[in-house]
Amino acid sequence: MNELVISDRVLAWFAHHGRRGLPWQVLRTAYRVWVSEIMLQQTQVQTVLRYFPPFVERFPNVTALARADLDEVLRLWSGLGYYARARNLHRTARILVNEYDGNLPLDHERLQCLPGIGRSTAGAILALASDQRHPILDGNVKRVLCRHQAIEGWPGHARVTKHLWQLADEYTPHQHSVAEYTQGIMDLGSMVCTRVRPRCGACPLRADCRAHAQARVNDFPEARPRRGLPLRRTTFVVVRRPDGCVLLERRPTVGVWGGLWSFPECSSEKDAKDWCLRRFGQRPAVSLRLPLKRHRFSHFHLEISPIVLDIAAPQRCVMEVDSVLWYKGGESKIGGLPAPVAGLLNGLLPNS
DNA sequence: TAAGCGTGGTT
DNA sequence: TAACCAAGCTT
Repeated sequence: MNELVISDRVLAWFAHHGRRGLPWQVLRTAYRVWVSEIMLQQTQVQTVLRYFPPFVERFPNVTALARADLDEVLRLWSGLGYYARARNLHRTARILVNEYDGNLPLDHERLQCLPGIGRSTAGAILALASDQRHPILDGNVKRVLCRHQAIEGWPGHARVTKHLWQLADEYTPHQHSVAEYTQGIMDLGSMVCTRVRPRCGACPLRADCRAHAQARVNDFPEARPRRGLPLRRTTFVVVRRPDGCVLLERRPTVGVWGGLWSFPECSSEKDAKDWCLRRFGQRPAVSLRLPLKRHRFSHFHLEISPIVLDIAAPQRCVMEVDSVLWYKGGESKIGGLPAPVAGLLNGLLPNS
């Protein structure tokens, strides 16, 4: 088997050990492959399995997605993270309806012009849904290539990335079975050529793997250069009315949790009380400090001080003004909530 | 070019 | 625990 070219060895391995039966593999339309590829960006399969079925059930095709409100799309995306993906998915669906008769263009250049679709996602859509010959380069493929060719340097470095794309292209079969090879090389990376303790004994590429030959499998791929993560502190102001409704506001599109609903933020507890006084003309009757919550983001740590301000003035139960609303669990068609905000709400709302 | 973008799994 | 990473893309 080792005299076979790489793609044939991957295909043979895939035929016996490949991963099958994932929801986007069973009913493999271009739309479902697209949605799954977007969800799978920087996100593990196990996580996507919880989000993909409800999403495609509510939005079974491009038209359904394009017709929906962005808020509803974000609601089904809540907790998945990287919310720009959801905004781009929605925006692209509307472009497809307006310019492509509701279909994804099965064209490498045109796909990459659509929001949220880069080179790898375009390649994956075309390879998996259309069997066209285009390489992909995700984390799994990078790891396989880095080890097989003993590539030095961090894969995120531009020079290394360029090299990896070249290799990914060379490894892709020219004549047939591009879809299966693409699935196979990813499965190989996720099931055999794993980040820690790879199962080299089960690898069809072991015979000519340079990292294995040098007994340096653990040296590849090189880790990202380290930086200390800065700590940001913020205060979540939970303004609560006597009926239990809390004030939420839509966050700006840019920045963390863009376009999602969250609590107003202040720089300190004192600022929060001053802000409450200015906004509602009263000092809160009760102020309750909740435990600090630390959150880890890719580029910083966030320390949240949640403070609950109970105000006395009765106001209309449902106030929806563009980007501000009083929220009481359940009945409202609330848009997307960041996971930490959803967690806080669960502990605060009376009927949840 | 490199920083910014979320959350959960793993060690 | 804290660091690292995951079916990357955008600006």
